[in-house]
Amino acid sequence: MTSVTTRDACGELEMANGDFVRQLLDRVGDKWTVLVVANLKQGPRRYSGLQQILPGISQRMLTLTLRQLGQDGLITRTAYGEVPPRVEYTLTPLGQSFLGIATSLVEWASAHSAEITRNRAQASDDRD
Amino acid sequence: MTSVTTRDACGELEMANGDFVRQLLDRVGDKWTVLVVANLKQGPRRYSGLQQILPGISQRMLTLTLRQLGQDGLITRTAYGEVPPRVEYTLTPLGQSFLGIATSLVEWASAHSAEITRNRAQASDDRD
DNA sequence: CCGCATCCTTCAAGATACTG
DNA sequence: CAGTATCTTGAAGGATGCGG
Repeated sequence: MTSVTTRDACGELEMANGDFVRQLLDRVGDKWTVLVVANLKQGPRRYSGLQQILPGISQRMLTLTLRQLGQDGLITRTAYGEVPPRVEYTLTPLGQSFLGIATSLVEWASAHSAEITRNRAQASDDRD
Repeated sequence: MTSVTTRDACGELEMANGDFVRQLLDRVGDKWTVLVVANLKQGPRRYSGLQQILPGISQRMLTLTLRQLGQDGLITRTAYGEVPPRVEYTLTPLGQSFLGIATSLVEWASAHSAEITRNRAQASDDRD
């Protein structure tokens, strides 16, 4: 315990690094981060490759997402000095680690989707 | 495999139930869901109790968050016919399961916060 | 005490056009 | 090919006042 402003108003989840937790949650929640990381699972990909594979991402969002992932050290950017230009993005070990927890989230969602659907139907029945 | 529109453009993460995955990711990313669930960990809580404990949540957001969690079946709402009114919210087993993955996210964030901070510092150095 | 309804602000993300 | 630079918008979230 290295004495970081331990304002624990919130169970144990926000013990320390409340800001980091918030940031990670935001990343997970934003529209493209998880999908981009997922598509780097099987190896390096080029900018245009990602753009083709991701359903309807704009250049702007792809660039922003990649930049952020790069700054956080989840991916590396490699530009080859060629004409025409070629840039590849690759998961770092940290990125693969992130992909791990993201995957567990996705698996949880899949595992419980039926149950949640039932619950929602039930709720709307009760309303009537 | 029960034949759900398997549009897999996105690695394996979006195989089926792409919508559910998206929804879960959104929930995780929104501002209060995870915190509310976290604060129900140690037992039932009242509306006003949650409001006191959560740092700066508005009534509106608390109500919306609780309602959504209720519809999805992650929490139950119990109103006691008393004066003054008393309402308790409790995690369901499904909710506890959700808390499990949320906790693993938080732990990942804590475990790698230092590394990510270093990466960001490095990135801003390289920029100069 | 426990909410609902309304208005308002802010910001993530899309559309579009242009550059090295 | 791999971005950057603006403009715009939709929805999330905050503030506030009222109702059962």
